[in-house]
Amino acid sequence: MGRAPCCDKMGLKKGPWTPDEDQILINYIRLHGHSNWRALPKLAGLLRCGKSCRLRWTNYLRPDIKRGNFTPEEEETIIKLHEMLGNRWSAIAGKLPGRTDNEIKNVWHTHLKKRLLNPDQTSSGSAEPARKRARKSMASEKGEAPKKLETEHLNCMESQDHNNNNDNDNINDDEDSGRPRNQVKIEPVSPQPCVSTSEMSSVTSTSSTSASKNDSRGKDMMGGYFGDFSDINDDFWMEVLAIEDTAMSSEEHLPRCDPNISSDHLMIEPVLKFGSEVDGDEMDFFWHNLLTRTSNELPEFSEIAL
DNA sequence: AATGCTGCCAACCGCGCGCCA
DNA sequence: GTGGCGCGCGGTTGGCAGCAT
Repeated sequence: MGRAPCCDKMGLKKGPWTPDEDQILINYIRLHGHSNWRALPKLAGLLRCGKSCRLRWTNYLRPDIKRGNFTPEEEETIIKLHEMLGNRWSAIAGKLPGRTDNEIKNVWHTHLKKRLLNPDQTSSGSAEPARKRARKSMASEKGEAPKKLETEHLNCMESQDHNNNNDNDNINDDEDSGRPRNQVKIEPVSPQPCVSTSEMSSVTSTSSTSASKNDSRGKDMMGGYFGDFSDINDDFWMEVLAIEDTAMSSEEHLPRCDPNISSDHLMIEPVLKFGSEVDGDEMDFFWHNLLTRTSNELPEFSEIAL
């Protein structure tokens, strides 16, 4: 079987996503879903290959992605599942709603593998190098974000405006290709709500997330899109999602729980009927709820909600 | 203050699988 | 049954941030 090339690479952009691109992708998926990734970039007016769009969406833009430090329970779960499943990251991610395979893979390679090699390091706390942990906690204690992200925030707030009105005519950052990430123009950012890897069908809420993930990065990236979200915790997201959930009926949306995994970082998976199985109205309904709810709590958000 | 080093993570790459004509 | 196509997965890498020297 011949393999079709991933995409026509000519003229397609690579590298970090800009907030503009993110917004275009979000808006498009909001309205049309993502039944065909290959065609999506063209239809949405993105100079990316479908694969890149899919990756960006599943790993970063999905509204149900849970960001932040992994809790000790989550880490234990990953370790156990890895013992059982090996490097089947997507399968592991399926058991940790809100976490993506990519994220889990990264955590495994950066923390957990080392911890297993060096059993002295026990909890998630010690899994992370002291140096880095110190820096994170400092940032969150001070309520400040890393510099780069502050810049992103501003840029994003800017870009948000002109993105709202025309989804498709602001992709002229082609010239950005090849620019080192750090050379500020518009830097990539991402919203930080929570969800599961597979098919965005699950929603997680763990208060542990907010606890461990005062992670300045997560917080700030949210701000990148929507303003300062520091006041929004996971309860907020759960509420939003709960609203969505109640709008849908019964059984198929009942939480799916994995008995093997402790309840506190588990896995309530109200199926959001998102993504490919979602029709435009449901999608809109979700976003409408999300945005309007947010705008109640944060006035800045109302602009977007409209 | 400057430079080097390390850790981390977003994104890319290539392959395998499943679906469909 | 075969081949084309698209998607998803796992491995790898580029480059930034922050710490150490």
